[in-house]
Amino acid sequence: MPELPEVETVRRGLEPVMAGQVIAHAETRRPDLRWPLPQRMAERLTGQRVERLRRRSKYLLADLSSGETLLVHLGMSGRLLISGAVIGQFHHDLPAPQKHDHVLIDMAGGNRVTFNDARRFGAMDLMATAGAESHPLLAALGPEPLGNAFSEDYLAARLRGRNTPVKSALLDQQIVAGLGNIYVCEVLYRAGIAPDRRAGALTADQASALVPIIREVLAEAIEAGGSSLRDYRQADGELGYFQHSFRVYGREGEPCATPGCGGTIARMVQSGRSSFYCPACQR
DNA sequence: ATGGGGGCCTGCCGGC
DNA sequence: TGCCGGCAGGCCCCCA
Repeated sequence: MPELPEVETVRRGLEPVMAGQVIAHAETRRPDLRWPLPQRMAERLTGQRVERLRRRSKYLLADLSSGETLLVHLGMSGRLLISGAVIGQFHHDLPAPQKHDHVLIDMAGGNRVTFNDARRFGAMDLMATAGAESHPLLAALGPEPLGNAFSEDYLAARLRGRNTPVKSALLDQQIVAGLGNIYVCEVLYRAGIAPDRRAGALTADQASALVPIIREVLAEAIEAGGSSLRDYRQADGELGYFQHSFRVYGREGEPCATPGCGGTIARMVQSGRSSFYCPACQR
């Protein structure tokens, strides 16, 4: 569910609560999410200081004083919630765990971070911080879309010769890491490229043009997430989800927002996923 | 190697 | 009110 901007927003919201703070107590309430939780996870977290909170693609990485790194993936329905004493104005009791609250992390300062995931497509793992990038879930990831390695030449080269639809190519985490169904729809809309165009059929200029558009769409979403965090300071709650208006995603049947276009947003299914697009201005 | 489809889970929503 | 199908923003794995 959460794509790169949502995960980055979660990271920023978690930072003041976790970074530099000691985990006083951790608890797992079931043995597995998508996969089994790592052995003795609660014990390996308890007593450790969180040295740094990082993000790689849609993964959160918490480096611990033990030399291990906690990896968290939210899957489709995973949520992180903060409750406790420091965030917000008032001290109050920790709430009773709710349905699908699978992992509880209590910080020494009194805050609790709760991992809730109804569908359990999420994942957690622990690994040595040294060499964490070669973890099986991270090793094959492509470049960060907001990083320098994601260049116009790079993307054009990766799309060249590919027969797969450009939609599938941009969802391929080995080509670029962090885009999901929503932001790919938004990117292709702004680029004026139909989701079912073959990736290899784009001109070099079209492929190159995707890079700044991807950066722009993600940066705007992260900015919107930052705004939501400022509001979030008011109360306990869920991190990373924010009101964000999409131009095509979920807008089937609505008029195209492009001035003078006059088209109607349509939906097609590609590889079992919905693609929203404007048949008039995306070619 | 590449591309497509199935499967993992639960919840929600609309239609009958 | 209840049941059922369809849908959901991810990712691994298998197969042709």
